[in-house]
Amino acid sequence: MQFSTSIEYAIHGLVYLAVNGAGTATLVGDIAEAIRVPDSYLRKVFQLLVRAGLVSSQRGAKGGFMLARVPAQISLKDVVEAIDGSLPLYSCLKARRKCDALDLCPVSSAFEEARQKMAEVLDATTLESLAKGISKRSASWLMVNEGSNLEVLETQ
Amino acid sequence: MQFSTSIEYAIHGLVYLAVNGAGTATLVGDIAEAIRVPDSYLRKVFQLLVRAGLVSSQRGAKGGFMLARVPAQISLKDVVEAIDGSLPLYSCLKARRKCDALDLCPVSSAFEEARQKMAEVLDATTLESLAKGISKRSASWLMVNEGSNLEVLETQ
DNA sequence: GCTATTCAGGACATTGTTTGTCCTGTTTAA
DNA sequence: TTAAACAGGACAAACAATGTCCTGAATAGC
Repeated sequence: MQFSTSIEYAIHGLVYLAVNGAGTATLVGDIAEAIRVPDSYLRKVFQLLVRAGLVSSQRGAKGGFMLARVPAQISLKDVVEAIDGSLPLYSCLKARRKCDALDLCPVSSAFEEARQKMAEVLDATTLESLAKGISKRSASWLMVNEGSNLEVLETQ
Repeated sequence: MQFSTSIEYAIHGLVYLAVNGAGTATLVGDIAEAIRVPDSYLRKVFQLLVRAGLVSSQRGAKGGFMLARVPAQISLKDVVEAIDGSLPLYSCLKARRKCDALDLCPVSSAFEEARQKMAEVLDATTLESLAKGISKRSASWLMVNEGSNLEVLETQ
């Protein structure tokens, strides 16, 4: 039970935008190159982020992607739900047995409570806090550009 | 991001044992028929439960499976870990970028905290509480046998 | 208006994982 | 000794995730 690589790509792309993309639209190709993921696939991932309202896109020349909100208002929960949708953690989908319990089912209730606790934690972590938490030492995966605002965000 | 059907099968099988299997070894074929899942696959699932120490097995004539502990001491967390192992919820496995952050990574930290919160909830739910929470109305999927001890456990 | 650029979206291919089956071996009660 | 039952490996099938490609639509600049 792991989160998908699509979610990994989305988080890296969004943190990249939070750190490097202030104000201007950024090409998906540039993001993909920076975070080193296949760009035709990252395009798909960003389409989901646009539909979820986390990112806005502009087509045509001078187009690209930019955050639709300030980094402090985009949480990991938002990202996960944008990619995965918000499915229940557990349900007897494959069951061939008849189950008339549904929302009374104590198993589902337990997993639903677990899902909510997890969601609370992920909702408390925003792109802003992530960007601030990235020290120069650990920022290599971001392939941070010269002139990025990482130093402004830097806390350590 | 959903738990697997293997976990679903394991939970159903274990609840069945908690309700119907007191004392004696139960054939995997009987369990599979009762909870209506393929028995050659359920056998694999139960092998994992044995290895994790949740269930004990006895080979040969009069053999079968039985709970290795009382239902109050088997939690959903135990079941999930028996089947899935205890992997992190998130890690940059597919990343081609170098990441020297590892345990300093703020993304991993957030997901790790989320995993722990989820684990707490699942650890608080035991086979005993599940069996008690199953009303006659919602017990159809268990295909409860005549003479089971469901009435003893019944609370509603 | 024309053109180059860039995202949108669908179709498709590839890969990997999960689910499911089967066969042989080992253990055990009678 | 035999029949019953789990252990475990090999394999097949189904499904989901990942990745690629192509056509269409929007847009800025000329």
